[in-house]
Amino acid sequence: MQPSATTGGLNQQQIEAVETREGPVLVLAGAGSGKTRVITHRIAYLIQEAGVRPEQILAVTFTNKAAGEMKSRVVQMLSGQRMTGAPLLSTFHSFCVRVLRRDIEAAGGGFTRNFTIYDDDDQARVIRGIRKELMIDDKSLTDRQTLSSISWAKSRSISPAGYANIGDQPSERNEKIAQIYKVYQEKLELANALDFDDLLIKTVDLLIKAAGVRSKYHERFRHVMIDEFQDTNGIQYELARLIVTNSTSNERAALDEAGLWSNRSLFVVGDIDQSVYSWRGSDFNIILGFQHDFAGTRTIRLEQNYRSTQTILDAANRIIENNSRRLPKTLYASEKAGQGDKIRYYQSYDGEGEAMWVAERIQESLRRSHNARCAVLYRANSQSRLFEESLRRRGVPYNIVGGFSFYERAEVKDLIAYLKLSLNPHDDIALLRVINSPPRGIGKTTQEALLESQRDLGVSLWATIAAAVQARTVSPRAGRALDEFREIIGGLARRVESGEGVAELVKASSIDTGYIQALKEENSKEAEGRLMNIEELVNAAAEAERQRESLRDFIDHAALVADTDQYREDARVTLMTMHSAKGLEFPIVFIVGLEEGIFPHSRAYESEADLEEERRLCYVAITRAQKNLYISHAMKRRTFGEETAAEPSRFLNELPAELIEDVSPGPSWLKFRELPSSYSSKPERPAGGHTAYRDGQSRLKNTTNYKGKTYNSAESVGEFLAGRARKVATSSSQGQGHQNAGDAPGSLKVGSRVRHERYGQGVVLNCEGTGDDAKITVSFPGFGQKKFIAKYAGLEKVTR
DNA sequence: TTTAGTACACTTTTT
DNA sequence: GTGTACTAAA
Repeated sequence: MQPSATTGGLNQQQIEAVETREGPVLVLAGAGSGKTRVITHRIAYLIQEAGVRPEQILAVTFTNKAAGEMKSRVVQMLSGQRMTGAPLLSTFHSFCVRVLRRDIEAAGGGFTRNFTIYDDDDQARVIRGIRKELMIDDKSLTDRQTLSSISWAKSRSISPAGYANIGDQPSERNEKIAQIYKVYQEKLELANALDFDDLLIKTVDLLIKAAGVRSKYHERFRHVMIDEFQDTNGIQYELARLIVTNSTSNERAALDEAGLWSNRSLFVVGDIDQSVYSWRGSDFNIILGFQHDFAGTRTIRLEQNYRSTQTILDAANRIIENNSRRLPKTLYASEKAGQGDKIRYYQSYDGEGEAMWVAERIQESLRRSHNARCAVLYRANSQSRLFEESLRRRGVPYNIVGGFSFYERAEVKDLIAYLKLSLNPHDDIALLRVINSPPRGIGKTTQEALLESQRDLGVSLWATIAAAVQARTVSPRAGRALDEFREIIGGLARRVESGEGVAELVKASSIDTGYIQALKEENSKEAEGRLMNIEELVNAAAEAERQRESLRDFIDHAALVADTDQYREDARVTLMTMHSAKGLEFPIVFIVGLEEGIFPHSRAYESEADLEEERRLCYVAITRAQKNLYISHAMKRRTFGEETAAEPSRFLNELPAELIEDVSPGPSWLKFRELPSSYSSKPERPAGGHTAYRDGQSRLKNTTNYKGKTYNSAESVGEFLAGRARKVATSSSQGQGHQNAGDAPGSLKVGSRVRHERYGQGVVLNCEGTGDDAKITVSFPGFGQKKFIAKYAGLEKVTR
């Protein structure tokens, strides 16, 4: 037996984190600093050495995948140990489902524990229905936009009425959204359905209203841990706080109660620089406020990186330095990792060329090493296609995460809808989904009539159908068809009640409903694929049954699995978005499509905060790499079939040349960037017409038609620095100790404009020291960052 | 009522 | 290039 099974191989800070048994603990953990290790070790430590009962531990993650991985690691660490219970490792959402399935009725309100979960597809259908009903056909207001507005409002506890009054003046748009929002909530309640936001909101609601339930969880979970804490939103934080403090007031005084922290802890681990989900309501200010919210918080920093080479970390550090809203931190490579290879950069003529290059490099790496693992990371799922094609052409097997997941396939969703109905017939969305699939004579007219009378009755569609059949308000033929449908659902419900197994029930949902029959008769290749998917679903059900899951569990699982959960660790080549890659690591990483508008995404242009989030995403992507990092971009790209010139991403410009090896054939944008030239004090942007890039000479003559601000225009850099200066001032007054860049009094200040005889106008990014010997870093549009010693540089101050 | 064909809008990231 | 929504014909 080792001296300490639970802290062996950990560094000082990690050990401190693991061994802190009580109180609020905030771990600021950089990428690759052994975050997961710390959490798993701490769980093991609490159980083995602090005498904590396993079931008193709750560890929350953001993906099922992370929870599963943590679970298996903990099990491994505790193997041989006789355990009375097991720690609960789960996502926020599945934790909430668990709580609500038990106790939702205690919250009052119309929901029963038999509720259905609506995923975003279901949500979109609800919205579509409402828009039809309210006759809102505004093309500038898409379902998705409406949905995200509603979600935004919900996660901030804004009611429909409140939403209408949001903003400075009443807007027609907001009123429309508010109107849809109101009906949306009514529809969900009628259907006994909760969407993802509701799962969290209802749980918080329950814990606030039902003191008994709250105490129960407070007593049970004495040690709560939250992974990826920077991704928590206000409601999730509230949830954790309710469980830990058992208090509904946010008063700090309540937390100081004697004995609260005795044999109790709240242990959160996060990294502001990896906060990339603000669009989903997450708010990294929660991390910043944690110490304030919880008196006596112990803060531990992990900056030692165990994953990547120094080159990769340098790149990551340099990128993230450009953000103003952060707690400064620098990652250090372990000695073992060393400096490593330079980052390889490739500029291709078009998107296809980029994909071919990537596929070639992957094939090369796989040949060279038998256990090489590569990842291709892109900003948006739609970028995957080209890479899939190029890899397929070369016969390289790959695993793709995201896009169309198994549980999103129509036939799978159909069968699940049948099963949902057998448990909760009032689920209108499920009912509409399958009422006529396979076709059974309940067409548009009948459905429309049903929806019409539903409006008068104000009950679920299921109840409406019963009433319609009874009152004979539909044609006899439709009536017979509806009866048949009711019989199908009723039959399934009886099977459920008689306790049949999950696999048996899934089979029944495909046979009794005529679904399989219809597909077989279709006799097409497509139908064959669907049949195979159904078979796959039955297999999944059999597996669930083996795990002693109920039908309910099985359906919940189908609703809550994320795309990231498709990730297979053993795959040699993985294609996925940068978001999905968070928390993972690969020896070889390709970051592709480094182009303005794609990455950073054009939607982020509107605000500096959004751009910083893109930059954090870039930081996340870079830090996934262990040994080799490849970055690439194309000069033109087809979108829809339309060819468009692409401008290199600003993030490329933020990488220092000494970390990069340019492997592009011929002249590249990067070489141009580094090229000292005196022909322009008002440099041309190299990103103009793509044709210019076929040879260097015409490129140099090429002038850009680019207008407006760019990332490295003097204006935007100046603006950015002004923002940073503000931030620095406020954070240091709060004692957060940002190392301020020393200003040379009276001479050059950070943010001031200077002219260089060679590079033209630029903006001072950093000053080290003062006077003539000061080291000055300047960013020049089109040339990147340059460092000078003040007295030799001959910089001329520019005043506007 | 069903189905086949055509126009069209759309592309961030996800529990 | 792709999935969905609408329209016309069987």
